[in-house]
Amino acid sequence: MKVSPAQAAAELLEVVPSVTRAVREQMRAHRAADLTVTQFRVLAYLNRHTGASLSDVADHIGLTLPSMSKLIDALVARKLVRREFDTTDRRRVTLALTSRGRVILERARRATRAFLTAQLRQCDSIELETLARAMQILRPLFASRRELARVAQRK
Amino acid sequence: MKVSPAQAAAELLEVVPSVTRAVREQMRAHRAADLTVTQFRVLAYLNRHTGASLSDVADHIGLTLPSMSKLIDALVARKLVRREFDTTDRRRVTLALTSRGRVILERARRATRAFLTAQLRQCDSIELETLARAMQILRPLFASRRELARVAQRK
DNA sequence: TCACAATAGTTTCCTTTTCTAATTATTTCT
DNA sequence: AGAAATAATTAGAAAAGGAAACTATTGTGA
Repeated sequence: MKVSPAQAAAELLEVVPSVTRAVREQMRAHRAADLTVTQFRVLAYLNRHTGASLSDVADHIGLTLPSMSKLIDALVARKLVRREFDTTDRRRVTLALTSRGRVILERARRATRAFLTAQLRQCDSIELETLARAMQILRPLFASRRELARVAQRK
Repeated sequence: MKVSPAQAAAELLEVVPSVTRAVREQMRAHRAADLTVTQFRVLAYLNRHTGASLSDVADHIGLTLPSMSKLIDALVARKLVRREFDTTDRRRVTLALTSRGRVILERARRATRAFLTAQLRQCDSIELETLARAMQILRPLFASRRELARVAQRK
């Protein structure tokens, strides 16, 4: 099977949104911890990147700063996220999950993962490996600019 | 590499949204034919399923009927979609792309595919094949209920 | 066959999400 | 110091999406 980049792109463009749709639908239906998909992704990001700034999160999720600011407002009001001011650069805001936030994230993650896992149980082990490999390939290709910059900086 | 369904699920849950985000961002940035991702998906679906009903589309995209009705309104107003009444069942609405719709879809598709293709050029041919295979695996797992019913019916 | 249930869409109204523009506060650059 | 740049917030408006109620049509069971 010989696949061109264009062909692979077309496939991605067709299949990826349907996965997203299924996940979103599932989260809505089961009200997984009362989180929207976007909120869920924010919590997950903050879990991996404690102390991220508002811009970091906005950039990674793909929202404007004002939108993210309000989204964070809501999460802070629900005591899932802590918002602090950076001591060295007082313009910056530093975000982190509260312990409650970690609990809620874990709960939502379990629910969503359970849904996906159920779907994936139809796959044999070779297919699962293919999927995992594919995700490894995609991951670095679609990291956000800011994230790439961060990784580059670390060197 | 031995992968459990749960592991694969976790990977999917992390990577898929970042692909979606990149595509969405790209479409917004380049104002690809002034289509939102959802509108784009609707056009693509109608291209593949000429004469689909409103419910078909709503179900596939994952919107409620009212929302889809409004979305189609906009596309009809822009003369991208034709809305006709089914002669055998006059409750049903039959949707199809206009020739203008096909042109716009193709333009948007080219732009988005070009973006994805550019990203995927970093992959070697083995990786591309892995990606294509992965999409083949995912496709049937996340098809909508109505679509599954339709496929089952054809037998 | 006729009343009733079911199906397909639409309309109305409301909430939520997200955007743009303007504003504040802070830091960096010259 | 003063100007430009950066980080975040606020204000105001638009857009997306959903629930409920409504219309029109078709199917069904007594």
